[in-house]
Amino acid sequence: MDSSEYDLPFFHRAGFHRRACSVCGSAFWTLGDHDRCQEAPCRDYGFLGHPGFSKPEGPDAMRETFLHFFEERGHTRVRRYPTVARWRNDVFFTQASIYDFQPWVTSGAIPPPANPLVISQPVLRFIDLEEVGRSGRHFTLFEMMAHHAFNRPDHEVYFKDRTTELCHELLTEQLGADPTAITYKEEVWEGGGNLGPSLSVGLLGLEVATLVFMEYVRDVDAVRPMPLTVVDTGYGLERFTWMSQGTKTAYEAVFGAEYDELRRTFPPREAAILIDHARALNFLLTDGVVPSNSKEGYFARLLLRRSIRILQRTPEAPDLLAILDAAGRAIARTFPEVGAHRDDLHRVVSAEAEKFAESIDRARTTIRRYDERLRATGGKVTEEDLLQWYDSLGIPPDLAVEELREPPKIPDDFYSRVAARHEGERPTNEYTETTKGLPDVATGTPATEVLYYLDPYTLAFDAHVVWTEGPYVVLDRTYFYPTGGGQVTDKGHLGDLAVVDVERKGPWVLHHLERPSPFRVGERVHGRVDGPRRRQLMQHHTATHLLNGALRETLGPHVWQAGAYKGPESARIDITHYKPLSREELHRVERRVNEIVREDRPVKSYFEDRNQAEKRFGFTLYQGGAVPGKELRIVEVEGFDVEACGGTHCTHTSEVGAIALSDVERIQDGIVRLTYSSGERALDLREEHEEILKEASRRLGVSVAELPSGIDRLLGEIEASRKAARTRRKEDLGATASRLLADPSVAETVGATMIVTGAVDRGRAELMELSRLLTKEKGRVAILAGEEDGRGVLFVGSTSPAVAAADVLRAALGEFEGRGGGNPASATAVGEPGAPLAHALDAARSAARRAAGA
RNA sequence: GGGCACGUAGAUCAGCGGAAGAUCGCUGCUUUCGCAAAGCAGAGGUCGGGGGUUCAAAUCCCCCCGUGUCCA
Repeated sequence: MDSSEYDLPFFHRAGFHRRACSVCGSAFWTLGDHDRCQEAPCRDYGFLGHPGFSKPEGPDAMRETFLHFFEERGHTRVRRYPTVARWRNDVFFTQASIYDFQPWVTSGAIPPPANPLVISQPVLRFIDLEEVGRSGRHFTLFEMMAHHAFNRPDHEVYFKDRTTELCHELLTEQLGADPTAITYKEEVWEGGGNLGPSLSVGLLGLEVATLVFMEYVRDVDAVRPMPLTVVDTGYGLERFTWMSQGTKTAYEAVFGAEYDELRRTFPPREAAILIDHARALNFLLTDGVVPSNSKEGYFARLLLRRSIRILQRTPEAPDLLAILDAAGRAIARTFPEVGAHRDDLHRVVSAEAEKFAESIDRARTTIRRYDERLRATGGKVTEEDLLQWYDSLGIPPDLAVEELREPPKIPDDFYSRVAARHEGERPTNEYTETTKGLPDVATGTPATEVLYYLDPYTLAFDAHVVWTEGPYVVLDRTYFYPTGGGQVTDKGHLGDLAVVDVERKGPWVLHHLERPSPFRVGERVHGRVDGPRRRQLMQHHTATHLLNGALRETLGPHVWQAGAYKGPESARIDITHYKPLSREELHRVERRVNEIVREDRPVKSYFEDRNQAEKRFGFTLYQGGAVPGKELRIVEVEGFDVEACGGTHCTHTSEVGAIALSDVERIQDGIVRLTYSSGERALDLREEHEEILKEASRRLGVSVAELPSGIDRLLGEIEASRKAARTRRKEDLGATASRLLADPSVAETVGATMIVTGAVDRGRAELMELSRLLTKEKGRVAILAGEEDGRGVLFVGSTSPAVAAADVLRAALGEFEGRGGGNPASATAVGEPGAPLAHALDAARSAARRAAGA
């Protein structure tokens, strides 16, 4: 990055000078006389015991100070976004305030909710998990305070100069930091294909803020300026609070009384971990994460299980729920939604605690058994075993050590060795462009006016072609709904040509025709949307909202939509839930949702200012994933369910007709999928099921009502006949056995051994059974010849200690080109097709006689 | 999303190429006025499903399904 990028007029106006850090070598700007930048590790903390700000403040006051400062300077305050970044598929969590506005706002597709804006966004960074409680300043969840400005060529808000000036004014005039104590270090920021200069703000050894200026796009071969530049700042609320108080660690300053309370029972590190995790969990669970074994759920599980282990190791430890509640109450002062559903949160946490207890129980028996076996063989449990147990069974190493008689030492680098085991695994979580494969629409093409939003019933319309290429057509206005929000595309016709697909790209709707477009730009075309298809899609979409509402009502507010699909045949919704749905719960959901259908409630779709809508309806609006615009399209089922949604909906619930659940499955830990249909399809489905029932009852010859008992009877009969067949075969074999034993030409006694030699017309499995019967008593040898698939089979069974079956068999192999083997108790061989067994039997008998000591 | 482990009797698991096992639970008998307990006897298994290798597969290989767990 060219050094002129950092040469701001503000620095010159205010009298800054540029230096190079004698430790890290980076260039920085300062008013003071520093030979190094004022951040760790280049210098030590200088504020412990000597706060760097003039007034000590807790996090609530500090946040308010920050937000208010920027509000007074023309910024609009924006509420936090969820900590789970459902609107992105490349990350699980909101890891910075700018994530709220990626990709749509930063790409220019959608205007920001306000410009400039100020926000305090709770963000999660699991990278720092191991550092929590150790460094004194790391958190898994922290609040990133930020002011953002989005500059378009025609509308410049502010950029580097003003940003830096605001930051400096905040630190010095508002918070009372010594102006000469601050350094602005020059850095380069790069991420998501964008890059730009950034300034890292150091004060008394602490990096308190980063000012990032997204300015360029990195292409394959070059760096180009972005059409839209973005001011992306990040001020750590926790660090500001800490700076203002100068306590020993950030935890004391940030968590105050809750931390002190835990310190009465726990050492500093454990106390910090517990309160940090409790805070992160409150946000995660409130925002709809259910603990599970993959994706975002795993992080919730990790935090919970880490906390539980600490509590288990500590005598007289407080209850986990009590710690969560204390943290939750503190958060709720600012974010009331976090405190709103304690009971439900308790249920989710308790369910997870139970699962963990079960897992630990299993672990204990596994370890004990393994230990015993090893002790019997003189082996010892190794470090490698500990790693393997943790990785594949989830056994914490400290727990394993508790259970073992001679435990190995837990290696200091245990967790990095676990990580090493996972090296080379390539997660495929790349951000996938949904508009991939679509052609680029010429810049300057007017945006498509989308008419389906407010009027889903009009299906025929006239419009003008504003752009076209190959089979793609963009119109100035359209009623065609493009694939999106889980609802599949409309179909229909433009003129005489079929529309096979409709997709949205930025501000345009692209109609994909069956053939290259014959239309010219400016031409007027007539559009017709396939009515029955659209109607079914609408019914399925509205049904999805109703079901989501009914599920939340029935199962609890931890239920969030984790995915959905609305097709013309059926629809499905994936919800977060911590256990399988019982039949009774399903029944209740289905009844409730159809009750709502019958009540014929109005379904209203309208646009509303984002902040206002959030205030009225809360965070659960974002079931399908937040669209970060200034205005939200709200779909409101009166008195029942409200969601931000771009889909086409019925205007009254009765239009949905009926909702029939057809399938429920657990698609992954913590996620349940319900499949259903509504309207015509629901009726079709019911008819189909009825037909199946009738057909089944006809075939079984009983009434529909008697089907279950009829099936039971049938199953009973099958079982009985199977048993009878088995008994008959046994009797048969028993008779054969008696016959053989009674025949002096086949049964002979040699010393203490009785040898039975015979040929029967049976296969391998039956020879074995027969041998079993013949050698029930000790000291017997059975040599049996049979046939299977045209090949001779020779079976030898022995309960005589003197006669080894395998030896006997081996002596006979050559006589019938047999291949096989066995052990002292039993041996089998199969010969080539057509090879006679007579000689083999003789050979085997001779061998058995010899072994028996004749 | 990926790695690893695990699916065997109603339950918990052992067996890891040669004749499907243990413990608890269940049924019956003995003992008892009866119960518990004990002893004896017995029932209960397509060894998750499907392919392959082999004379022979619960066991080895491949694919699927399910569960657990770790990592992102």
